[in-house]
Amino acid sequence: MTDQKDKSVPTIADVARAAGVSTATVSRCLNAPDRVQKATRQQVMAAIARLGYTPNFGARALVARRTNTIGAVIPTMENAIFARGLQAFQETLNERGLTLLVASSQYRQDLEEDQVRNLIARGVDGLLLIGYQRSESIALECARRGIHAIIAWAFEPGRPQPAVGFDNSAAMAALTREVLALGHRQVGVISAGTGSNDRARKRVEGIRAALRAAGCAADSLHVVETTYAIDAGSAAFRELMARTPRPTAVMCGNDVLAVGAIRAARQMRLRVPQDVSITGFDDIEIATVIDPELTTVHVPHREMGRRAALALLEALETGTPPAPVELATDIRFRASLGPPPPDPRTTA
Amino acid sequence: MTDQKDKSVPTIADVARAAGVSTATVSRCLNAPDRVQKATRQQVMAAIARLGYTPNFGARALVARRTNTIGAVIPTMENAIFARGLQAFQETLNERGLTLLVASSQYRQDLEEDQVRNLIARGVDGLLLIGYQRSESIALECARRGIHAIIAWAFEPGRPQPAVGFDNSAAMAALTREVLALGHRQVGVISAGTGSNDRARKRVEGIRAALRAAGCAADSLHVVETTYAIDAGSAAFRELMARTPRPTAVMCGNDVLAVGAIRAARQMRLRVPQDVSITGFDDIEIATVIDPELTTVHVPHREMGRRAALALLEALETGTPPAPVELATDIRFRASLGPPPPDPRTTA
DNA sequence: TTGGCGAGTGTAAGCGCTTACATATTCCCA
DNA sequence: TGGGAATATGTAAGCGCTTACACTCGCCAA
Repeated sequence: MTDQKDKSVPTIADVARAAGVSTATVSRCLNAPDRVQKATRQQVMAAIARLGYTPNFGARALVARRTNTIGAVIPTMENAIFARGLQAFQETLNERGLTLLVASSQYRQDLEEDQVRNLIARGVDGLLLIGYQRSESIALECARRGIHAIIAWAFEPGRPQPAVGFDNSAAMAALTREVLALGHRQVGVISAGTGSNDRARKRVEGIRAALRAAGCAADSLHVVETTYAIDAGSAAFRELMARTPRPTAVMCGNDVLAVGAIRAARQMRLRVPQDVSITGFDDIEIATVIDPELTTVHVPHREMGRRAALALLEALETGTPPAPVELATDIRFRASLGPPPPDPRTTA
Repeated sequence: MTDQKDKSVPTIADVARAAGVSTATVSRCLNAPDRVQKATRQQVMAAIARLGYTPNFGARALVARRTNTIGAVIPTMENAIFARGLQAFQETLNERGLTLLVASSQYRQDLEEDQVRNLIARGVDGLLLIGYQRSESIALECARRGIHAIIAWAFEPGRPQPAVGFDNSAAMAALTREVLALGHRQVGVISAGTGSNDRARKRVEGIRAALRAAGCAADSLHVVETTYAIDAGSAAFRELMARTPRPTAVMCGNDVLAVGAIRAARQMRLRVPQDVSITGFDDIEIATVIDPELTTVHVPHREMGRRAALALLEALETGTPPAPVELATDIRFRASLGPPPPDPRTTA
């Protein structure tokens, strides 16, 4: 089938023949133009253009042992959480002549591992990964091949791995303190599954830590784990509202869940924040589009992407792993967070 | 730097030696396991596992002339428009053992062309492209290499190119008729740049056609072109509201713009739909999260992605380009669309 | 004049893999 | 019991490219 391929895709040998030079000269024109005389080079370039020649990437990678390609494995492309940071990552890479290959793991550790292997087999020179949690065989494999892997969207003090991120636990603890300061004592939490998602786990830990520090009883915290989707956020919110005592504030593991919670509140005719407060995490665009606008933890996505790219670039050049970088987050106070209702109606 | 690479990345020869067989047998274990005896295979597999061997993708592609990889170039990853369809596309591909490589073009034709060439050089077996509009050299190049390219997110009757999409113009015309039926006569439009985006252009054309069919004067249509972003939608909405006569309905080229428009309306203390109606296109998740919920054209994203994958798969197998497929869209009536205000206040 | 040098170019050896073909082994039936 | 088919495995060519090394040539200092 489609055997017209046969002779119509030009190789470097075709170009060499057409230009009356050797394949080495053609190769040099492409990779080190200043090492060939101008007249020769022009002839070669003309032949390349005439034939529509494109170097075969696989062959090139096979011998050059460098692909100028970076791989990234993100949990999902379906929501905007990683989009902006990844965009900045890609832009910075492109400026330096590198290409980005993206794969998604659907928040599944086994799939992430597959995708990483796949990218490595494709010869990526470096890797961007989300969070710390993964089988350690991946790190071993990278080390063996001399591939630098950098972690983003997370930073845990004391961890030696190269990372450009923020302290999920501390950021969420800070937000929790604000919630408590307003007088809330019954706090509900909607989180992504904490089993295989260390960012989600750290965020919940941050909430627990802040509650503990404030002397709140552990049983005043209601946690619902669910998947990262708007509908899931809505369902989880309903579940929390059915509990006794009913939470006066619902803190969500990210903005997507929070938006689902707000929608559910609207459908339940609960006023936000008069009847119940809702908070998010990430500060993606949707946070200022929803009514009421969402109080959330702002994450410097673009800066994170850019700095992760720079760190990786540097690692590639120097051969030494970059030092971890902690980025600051801050809280964006918007309408969805307020004091608890005066009558605490602790029973639904 | 990192020259530990040297002997520590195992090749097929290392595996062969470790298992006491030839490289051909190792290769067969991987590519046609039933052509080697069970005992031999087990030894080979054990050696592979012990050494942590991964076939080098470039070398494999070089000789096999097939990569089992499909490339997709989408305009942007930043918003959710393409996310769901692409996800379905990928899932269907994965089920069949193919890998997806995604690149983004930022809605720029020159970048799209670069990305396509890049993907082709990487040896993709097939391509998913958005919309019809691009330099024809791309089609030529694909034909020469026997690469099947399939168009999605658009379907134009009479066009021969393989496509799985919907009729942007007809869909928008249908929505426009509903707007007109409610009594609106002053219609504003917020569109993405129509210069290099044929879907955006067709949508605006659909609106014009419906207005013309209803006997509306051409000057009752106010079009603002902007970029695909929530903020841009907000700004464009403000601009439209400043015009005289002021539109009673604002039709947006997609949901992202519409959401920006709704936010701007809220900030301007305009009630939607009592003071002004707003419609979208795409029916992404945000449409049911915004308040008021958005009346929009529902696009079967997942089905489109799945069917595009199936069409491509079939093309790969049979070698013949698949016939174009038109998918139906329908209108989701929600709160953002209502009759025009009784007092038309045609002046701001 | 001669030797040496540098610049420009060519020759050819692989990179890691698949696969056509050759070879070895087994098994069945005449 | 022998011949040939069927099965299992090995040998080696070559995919398209880069690059070490060899070669040629013109130039200048000795």
